[in-house]
Amino acid sequence: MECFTGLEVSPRKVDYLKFLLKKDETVRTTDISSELNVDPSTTTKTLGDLASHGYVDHVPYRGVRLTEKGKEYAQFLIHRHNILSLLLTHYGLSAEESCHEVSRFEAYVSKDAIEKICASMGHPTVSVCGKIPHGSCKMGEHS
Amino acid sequence: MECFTGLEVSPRKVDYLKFLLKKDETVRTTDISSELNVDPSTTTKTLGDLASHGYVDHVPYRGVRLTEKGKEYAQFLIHRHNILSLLLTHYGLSAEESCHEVSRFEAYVSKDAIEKICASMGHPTVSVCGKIPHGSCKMGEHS
DNA sequence: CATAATGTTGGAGTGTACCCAAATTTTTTG
DNA sequence: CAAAAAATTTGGGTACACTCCAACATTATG
Repeated sequence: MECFTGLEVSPRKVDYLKFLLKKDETVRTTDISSELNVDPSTTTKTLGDLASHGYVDHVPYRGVRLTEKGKEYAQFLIHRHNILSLLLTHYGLSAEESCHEVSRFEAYVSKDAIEKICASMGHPTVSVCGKIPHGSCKMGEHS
Repeated sequence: MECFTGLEVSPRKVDYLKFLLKKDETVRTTDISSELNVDPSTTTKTLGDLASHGYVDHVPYRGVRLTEKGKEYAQFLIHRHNILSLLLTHYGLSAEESCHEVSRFEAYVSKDAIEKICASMGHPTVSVCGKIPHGSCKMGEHS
């Protein structure tokens, strides 16, 4: 699979996908809505969009979950976020600032670039090296 | 002055402002349109928008030019582009790739972050250090 | 000064993102 | 287990960014 550029999902949808991966199970519309601070109807519509592109399986009134494709994609999204955040912490930004800054533009950085940056950094085990504490990269903080 | 976050201008408008600074004189609608590959009417409308925010002075049928505020802002835009491009070249991306990649997300990187990155890099004289050849950062290539 | 070139207006379309009110479905509970 | 409560979806709108086309206005030029 893994045939994507990393630019196929809009900024906001990235948030949905990341949240869904974090939950790793069937999630309810309300959970997403309160996490992302949007009206439930907005969530329903966005979910329909993600579903139409094969990222999630959405059973009306019952819940959503990532498809295999969605899971793979979401993993890339998290990885991209982590790599970019780590990168910025090397340039004088705190973990929090990096995380916040990155969440604003990450959706526009290609998988290609991320792979090169990641390789150049020696494929850091970001969430293990401690450079980007989990706590500072929790989702939902970037609203 | 310099009281801006760097996030006030949308991606596309950044292109207009950068082009206007490059020209550094009264520019015609057609010049902009052919540079950015958009219909002249699109240019006219975008110019109206930039003018309403004080970045340019637009005299209908006669031309546009940056205001002092616009010039200052555009200088930041160029600086941001250069700093970010330079940064990416440090991570395995070629000058061309960096330039192209950066043009996709630069509009979402704050002045604050740029200042920190720039300081952390020792305030490089980007266009002089040769790391980002002028030729590879010409505007209009990012379409 | 008439025609060509240039520029602007008005109208319209796409895509993203969002909300509200009303209708529907599921869940709870008396 | 039916009625009320909670959750979800639909339908209808708003708003912003960006864009094009056709028609109209202005400016430049032969």
